[in-house]
Amino acid sequence: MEHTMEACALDPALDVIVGKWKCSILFHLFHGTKRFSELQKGIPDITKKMLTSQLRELEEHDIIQRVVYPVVPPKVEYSLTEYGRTLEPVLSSIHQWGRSHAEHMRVRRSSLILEDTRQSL
Amino acid sequence: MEHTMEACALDPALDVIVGKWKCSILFHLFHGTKRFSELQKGIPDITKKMLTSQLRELEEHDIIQRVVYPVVPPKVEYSLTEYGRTLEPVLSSIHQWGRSHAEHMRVRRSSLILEDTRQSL
DNA sequence: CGGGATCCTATGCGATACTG
DNA sequence: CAGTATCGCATAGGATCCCG
Repeated sequence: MEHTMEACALDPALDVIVGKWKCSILFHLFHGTKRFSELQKGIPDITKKMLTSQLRELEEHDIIQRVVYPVVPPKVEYSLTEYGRTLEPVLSSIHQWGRSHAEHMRVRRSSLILEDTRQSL
Repeated sequence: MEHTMEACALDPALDVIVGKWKCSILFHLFHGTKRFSELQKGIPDITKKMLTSQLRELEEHDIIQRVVYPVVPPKVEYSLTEYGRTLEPVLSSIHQWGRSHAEHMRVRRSSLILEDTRQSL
């Protein structure tokens, strides 16, 4: 870390994955190519506008590919780029820490409540 | 990834490290205990308000410790908790990907510009 | 079906001033 | 020194409607 991490060289990477729905989208695309409507179904609370904008941002960063089939009705498929797959170990690392963190905070809250209880007795 | 990453279990972890100044603060604290004013000097553009609020959030997540010395003038020291240090491999992973991503996008932009130039000839 | 355009709200963040 | 309080702006994100 000493030598590798400058003042905030994290930001460029975080830009790529931060966004209210980006990791949900990535989660689905890691499981294979999906149509716009499939993503909508998989992420029920997202609006078309947000789905579109988040997909565009991921596309700009070369994480995903957008393929338009010139048919009617329109058909658009999204998939990870080969480069996008290099994100997997990073996301996996974040994800695993997040899981243990949730547990850590759960345990911590319990013990803090216990302390409070003891003090109020 | 298949088995480990749910819809968006990334968010709890991202909450911890996302924030305009958090990674800068963490960067400094990974190098050792720092006083409030030292952090301010190390991060010239941050305001007291933001420094305070970001430190408070990191503290709530048990990433950093705040130690107040009852002296005058006041002295407050911030340091990573032992638990906070478990973030290091994660941050390092994000950071490294971010560096290579910056390079990837630089190269990509060059080649896109080349294509444009060719088309306009 | 896969968007775009418009309008609106909520939050993050900054600037400034005050305080024990 | 290490904060807090107040104000205000900019951006992220949501709701709704329209379109080829």
